[in-house]
Amino acid sequence: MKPTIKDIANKAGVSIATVSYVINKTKPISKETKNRVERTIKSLNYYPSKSARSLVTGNTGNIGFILTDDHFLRTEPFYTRIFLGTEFVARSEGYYILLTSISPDFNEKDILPRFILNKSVDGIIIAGKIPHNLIERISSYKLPTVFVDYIPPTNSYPLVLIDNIQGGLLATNHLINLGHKNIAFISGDIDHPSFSDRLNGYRQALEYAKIPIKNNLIFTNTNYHGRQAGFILAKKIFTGNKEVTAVFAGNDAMAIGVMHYLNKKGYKVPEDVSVIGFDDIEADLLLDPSLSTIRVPKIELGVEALKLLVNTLKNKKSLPKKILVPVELMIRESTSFYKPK
Amino acid sequence: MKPTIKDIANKAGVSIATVSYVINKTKPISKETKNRVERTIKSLNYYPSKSARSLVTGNTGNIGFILTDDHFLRTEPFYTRIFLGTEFVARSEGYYILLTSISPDFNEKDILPRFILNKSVDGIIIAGKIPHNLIERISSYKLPTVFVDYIPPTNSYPLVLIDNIQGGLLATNHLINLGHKNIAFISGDIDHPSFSDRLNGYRQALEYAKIPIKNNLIFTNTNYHGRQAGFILAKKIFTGNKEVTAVFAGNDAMAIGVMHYLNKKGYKVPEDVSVIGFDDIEADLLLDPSLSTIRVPKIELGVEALKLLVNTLKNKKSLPKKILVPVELMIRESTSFYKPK
DNA sequence: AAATTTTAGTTAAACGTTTAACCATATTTA
DNA sequence: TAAATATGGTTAAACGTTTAACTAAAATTT
Repeated sequence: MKPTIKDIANKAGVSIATVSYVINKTKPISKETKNRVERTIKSLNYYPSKSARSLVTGNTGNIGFILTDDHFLRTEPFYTRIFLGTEFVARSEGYYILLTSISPDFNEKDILPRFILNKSVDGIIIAGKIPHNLIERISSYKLPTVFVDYIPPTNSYPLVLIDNIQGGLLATNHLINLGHKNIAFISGDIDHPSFSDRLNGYRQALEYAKIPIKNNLIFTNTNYHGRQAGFILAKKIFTGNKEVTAVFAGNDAMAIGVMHYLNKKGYKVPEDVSVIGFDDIEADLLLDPSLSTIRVPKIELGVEALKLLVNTLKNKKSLPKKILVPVELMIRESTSFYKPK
Repeated sequence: MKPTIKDIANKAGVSIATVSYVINKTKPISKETKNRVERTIKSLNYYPSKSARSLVTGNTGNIGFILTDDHFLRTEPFYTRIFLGTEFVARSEGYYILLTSISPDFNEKDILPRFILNKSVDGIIIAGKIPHNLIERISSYKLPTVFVDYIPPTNSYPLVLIDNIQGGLLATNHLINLGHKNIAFISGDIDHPSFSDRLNGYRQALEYAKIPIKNNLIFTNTNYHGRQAGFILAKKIFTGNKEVTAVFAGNDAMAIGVMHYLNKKGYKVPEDVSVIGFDDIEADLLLDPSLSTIRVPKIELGVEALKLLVNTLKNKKSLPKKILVPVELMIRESTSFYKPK
């Protein structure tokens, strides 16, 4: 049978309180008894019961991770990698992550995640966009919460975000440095802060390089942001404007759509047109040519989020903080020097 | 403050035992009091404390999920999708999954996953290959365990496996039906049961179709099984043998390597050569042409594993069982009719 | 009608910790 | 030297459940 604190106390000839104090280092204990207790703990292979501990302290040692079903099921491992990041830190900090996904159209009648209702988490990570009413209902439980890759309407939460502006700048600068002047930008719904920030980066880079910004090279009028949308927008670009030699797509999926279009129409990438994406969905090695892109350090996002949360948990309070995780330019095969025709 | 069972008992005018019996339906209670109790539970928004419950019952309501670091970090969402599958069932069955990854060269001195040591799981899912010594050490804890996508050395465990032979058959039959006769097979280390089973399927299909099996069309002499290995083996195939019009690759990554080679050498896929893979890594839509393959239902694997485990947990015992999850032929763009040159 | 069984409920112990309150003994301070 | 403080430990209550053992009343059997 699994040994309890009582077994340790008996064998070591002390009270269970003493054992507890030794384990938690929460009261001074003489070196002698401390050693004795520690030895018997080792010898009996004793580990404290988590439930008993939780019951009395009120802490669970668990952290909840919430995201929507569609993000949960996404093929590209974006949110799963954020999850991995949290998992790593959680493990080293002695926490477990309880993951749950919820419907993107979570409504008043839906039931809250179980781990909130029966208080089996000490804090919450929310990854990606989730319904407002859920945020409100969760907030009434007063659990420390950190948002990753999403800015909630109530801006009093700690946030961990991608530096999208910087990413837009890096991507555009890369193309400019290669000699391109007619650079198209495409993205999905521009109301999404990720896309608008990436576009801002694009604008800043052009301004800085003193290249005029042409609005007819900016395509953001779609609600979709997948491969197909990229394909369609590429068609618009290249039927309307013969000058474009480079495309900066708001994400990799769209960039791939652009490449498919170009391939179909006989354009060579990167010889005729350079293409750069955003995200680094890590499928790049499957592509031929491989895709230059802005790498978003997904695991890092998770790591930072969990660090922030654990910090709050241990210090009992911490100011709302915003962490901007830097991105990185990945130069691969889909971008190259501008060659005049 | 969070209400306790005592609050419910007081407000409903019964003993706490009665409340417990109502909640757990573990003793007959009159309809009248049952209703009263249930109403006050609702009205106070009461949920039983998990720790208190665990402490007395000895059950945790958690299930451990173990895989190796390399599988955990793999870009293609293979094991993460298995995890998702377990998560879905777990949630609906009232369990939480505690995930942990371990080093692929876990040794005697390494410490076991925390959730095993402090008994915070009721059962374990092991996904993919893990070190033998870990299996042995875990087994001493007598926790119900289910293996997914891996056959452990001690074959007394419930297993959930992919039907690889069937997959090999389906893939090869597909090519045969398209009129191909010179079909190459490539894979990584043939000692891995997945690959050898897929090869067996290949053999069976050819035999059945009365097509002679040529050993010089079978390439399994590599320890690697990635895109690069596919590329290299393709080179071997197409420099040595001009008759080959179709390739069955043991996994998608290798199939993609083959396609890259063919593309580079000016062969057209599928016009000149048909290529089929195995796994369905779901990145297929990024490929042009998209890859025909054998779809492995990853989520399903997780679902079945967890169902098996929960079953064992609830019935306290269940015979070691082996579940073979069927695969599915996905016909996409990389395979087409054989055309004589 | 008496004896037995069933039903519906209560009481109290137990699960394995943490921690406030207490108590010696040894050490320091005045 | 007496009083105050520090050190190292113990005792016992508390956390919120489940459940075995018990009881009283109602229903059934003989």
